[in-house]
Amino acid sequence: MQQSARAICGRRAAYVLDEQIGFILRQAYQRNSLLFGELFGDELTPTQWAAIAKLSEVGPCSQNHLGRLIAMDAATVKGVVDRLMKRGLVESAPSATDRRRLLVSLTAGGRKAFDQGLARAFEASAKTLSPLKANEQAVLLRLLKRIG
Amino acid sequence: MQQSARAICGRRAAYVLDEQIGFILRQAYQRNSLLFGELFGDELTPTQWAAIAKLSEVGPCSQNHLGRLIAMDAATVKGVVDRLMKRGLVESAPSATDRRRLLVSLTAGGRKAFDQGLARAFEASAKTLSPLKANEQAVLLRLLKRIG
DNA sequence: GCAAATTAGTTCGTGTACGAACAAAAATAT
DNA sequence: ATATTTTTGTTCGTACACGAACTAATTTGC
Repeated sequence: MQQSARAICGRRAAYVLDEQIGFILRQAYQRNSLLFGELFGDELTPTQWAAIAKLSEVGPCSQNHLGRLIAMDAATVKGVVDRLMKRGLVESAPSATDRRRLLVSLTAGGRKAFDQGLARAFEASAKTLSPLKANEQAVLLRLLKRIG
Repeated sequence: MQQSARAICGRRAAYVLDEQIGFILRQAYQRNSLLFGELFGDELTPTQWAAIAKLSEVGPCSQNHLGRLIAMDAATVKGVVDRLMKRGLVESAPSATDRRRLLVSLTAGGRKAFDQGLARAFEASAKTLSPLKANEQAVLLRLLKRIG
C-alpha cells in the first residue's frame, strides 16, 4: 500500500540527489574503499582482495567462473587476474578437460597474502560499519543483500 | 556490549566474502548503475546525471566545489565536466572575481536534459529499492547515509 | 553426426575513480 | 608588504567496470 511522495505531500516531490539510493551507495562504497586503502596501502585493492579471498574460499576455478563469483564481467576479471599474476599471487593454466578454460589458482605467495591480509580485511569491514550499532549493522547487511 | 564472532561461536570466524560490507556495497551499486543504464541508454551515466542534478539544485558553481558536492575528486570531476561540455549540456567560464576558478553551469540543453531525465532518475531509484517494502527502504537509506 | 547455439576468453573503446606532482592565483600571517 | 600556506585546476599513471565485437572450443538439438 505504498503511496507516492506526490500523494503524501500533495505536490511533485523534489529530486534531491543526496536522498537517492545510487548516490548514497556510491559514497558508502567510496568510504569503504578508502578505509581498505588505508589498511592495505598499495599491496592490494578491494577488487584484488575479493579475487584472492574467493579463490581461497572455493579453490582453483576458471577465470570467467571466478568473475561470476565476485560479480565482475569477463573483461574486468581478466585485468584483475593479469595484475595478480604479474605480482605472483595467482597463476593460471589451461584446463586439461576443456581447452577454452583457464584454471586460475592461488600461488604460495597468494595464500600468504591472504593469511596476512585477513585481519586487515576484517578491520576494513568493521571500520566501515563502525558508525552503526551491532544490530543496525546486521539490519543494513540484510537489506543491502536484498537489493544487490 | 558487542561480542566478537569468536566469542559467540567459540572459534575464529571464517572470512566469507559475500558477508563483507564492501563486497555487498559494490554489488548494490552495480545493480543501481545497471538499472540506470537501462533507463538512460547512452544518454547519461549515473555520474553525469549527478553533476547535472546538483547543478540544477544549486546553480552555477566552481568545478572543484561541484566535485565536493557530488563526492568526486578534482581529477574525476574534470573528466565528467569535459564530457558534459562536449555534449553541450554544461558550459564553463572563468570567474570574474577569482581567476583560478571555472564557473560551471547548465546550458539550455542541460536544463532540458534534467527535465527529461527526472522521471527516469526517480524510476531508477525506485527500481533499485523495489525488493524492499517502503519502511525497509527508509531504514536502508537512513543507515547507509550514516556510513557514507 | 552435424549444424546451431552457447560458453570461455580476448581486445578495444569509453567512462569513472583517485593519488601524485605541478602551476597559477588567492588568502594568511607576521 | 612580503613570505608562507592554501586553494583551484591540470596532467599523468594506474585500476576498476562494462558493452561490443571477435575467435576458439564445447554443448545442444535434431
